[in-house]
Amino acid sequence: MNKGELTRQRIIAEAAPLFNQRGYAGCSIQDVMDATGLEKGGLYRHFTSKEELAVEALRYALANSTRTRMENLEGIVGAVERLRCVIKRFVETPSTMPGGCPLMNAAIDCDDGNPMLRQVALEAIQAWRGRLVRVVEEGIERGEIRGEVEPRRIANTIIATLEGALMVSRLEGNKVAQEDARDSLETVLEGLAVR
Amino acid sequence: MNKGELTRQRIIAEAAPLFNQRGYAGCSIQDVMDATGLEKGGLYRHFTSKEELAVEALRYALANSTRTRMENLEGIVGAVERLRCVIKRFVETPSTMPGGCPLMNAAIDCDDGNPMLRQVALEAIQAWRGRLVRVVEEGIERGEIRGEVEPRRIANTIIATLEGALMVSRLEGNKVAQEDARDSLETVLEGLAVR
DNA sequence: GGATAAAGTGACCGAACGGTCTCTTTAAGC
DNA sequence: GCTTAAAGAGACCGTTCGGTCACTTTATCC
Repeated sequence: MNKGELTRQRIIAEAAPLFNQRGYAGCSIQDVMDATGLEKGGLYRHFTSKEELAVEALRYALANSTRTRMENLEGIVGAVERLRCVIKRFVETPSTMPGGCPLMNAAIDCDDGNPMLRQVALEAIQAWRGRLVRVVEEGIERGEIRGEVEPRRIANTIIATLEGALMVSRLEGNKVAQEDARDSLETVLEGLAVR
Repeated sequence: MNKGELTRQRIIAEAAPLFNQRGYAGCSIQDVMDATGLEKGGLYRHFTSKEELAVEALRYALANSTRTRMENLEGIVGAVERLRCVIKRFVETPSTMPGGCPLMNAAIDCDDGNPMLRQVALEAIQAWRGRLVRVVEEGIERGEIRGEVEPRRIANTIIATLEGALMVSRLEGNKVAQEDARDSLETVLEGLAVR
């Protein structure tokens, strides 16, 4: 990788937490300049606009959090156990990206505006749900999960509960809401298994 | 109410949806001027700063959404039925305040910044949970809900799931996530009742 | 209805905004 | 090591930002 591309990647990596913490409107080019040590001309050589930079930063942040959430899941045996692991990780593992979940932040930040950011967030949520749906479907195929269970409903419930609980936890400054959510989701999971 | 106070209230009411949709940094004084038809001097007669205006607007938006969510609950008999009604309303009743749930928007908007807005959001979430906790506690006292149930856990779960699902639904532009969340919460509620 | 206080106007302030462009510095290919 | 293209610096652009203030207009009260 040549120097230009290297710098570009560094800018994205250093801008991502800023946009994630402050939002699109709340993070200025000056903030990115301060964080990267680059001057304005140096930045705009790699990105045509603030929006393009924000989109790349969001992609980076989303990839980052998705990785820590979903990696090494193949090692866990059993669909229910996999879902349990996803929930456990989400609650216990502190995000590497400062500012909370990039998906939720972006969703709230742009739900009435910026179509580009919106699209990226939309794809991310669909990808995440898709993976959870697959886990449930495989569980049904293997006879671990009851056939009447709707995979999409379970996936949406897990995502919604985890994300909502994270919002509450971050606001309150403790993990109580997240732990409560985990406990309730455990109960939901127990209801999935074949008796 | 004299003219000054009347104008102040009007400004708050018209600024609230703007801040709710665009966030604190994303909503300018010019936006509020356009919405209210007032000039800058007219606005700053009633508020010392943008922050004070935003705080009042948030209070207004929160009071607004809380009212539509929790009013007339006394008429419903049975704790579980009351919780069911809360969930049903949240999913079915479109928010009167454009831009989604003010609580979630504010929580995400200010979780890494503005302490004033943060405090208002924090109080709102605690008040909301307090009411749900009370409903569960009363249900236990009356023998409708099992004694082992933790009221706080149920309240946190309902809030987290509803808020998270709303986020997903708004991003996707349909109510699927909210309906899935409602169905799952129904199952959770069924598990509360005394057999 | 006239006096007086309250409400609203709009020009103005310095700072910060996103973005451009010329020029210097540095890396890359031979 | 020299050439040339890529990378970065930083002054500058017009606009918008939050906020102030002297002044005009409008309610309010006797």
